[in-house]
Amino acid sequence: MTDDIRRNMALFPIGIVMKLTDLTARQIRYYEQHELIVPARTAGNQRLFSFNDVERLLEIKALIEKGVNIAGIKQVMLPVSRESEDATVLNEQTEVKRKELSESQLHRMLKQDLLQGNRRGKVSLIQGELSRFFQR
DNA sequence: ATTCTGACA
DNA sequence: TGTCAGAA
Repeated sequence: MTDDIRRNMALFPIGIVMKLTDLTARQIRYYEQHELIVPARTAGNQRLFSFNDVERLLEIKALIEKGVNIAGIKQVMLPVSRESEDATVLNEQTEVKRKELSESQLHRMLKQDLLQGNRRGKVSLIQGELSRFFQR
């Protein structure tokens, strides 16, 4: 279950998630208000999202584009598990390092997640979506 | 420079 | 949902 820990680690701030999902901060926060996602928080109250959070956001995005509203999405998507809720929050020290997560590092993680994901049923970060980050 | 919450011409 | 203000 080591991989689950990796997927639930709170890693990226909302800015990166915006680029990853093509959703606005407004939308991301709105979905959180409706408990579709429960990102972790830093000591400074900043949201930190995990791979699982990003995946859920992509699923939500797909449904929205299909014309499903929040109420409908709530019925279709299973509520976030407790394990995901208390997502491994980074301690102060790890958090400091996380501050300088470079683009290349991010891409490495995404690529790794894409591979490990397809290597099992879960299909990690919806194929077409994030593929645009490595198209070259 | 980034992100957070609350509010609404 | 966009966008702006005022505060971390």
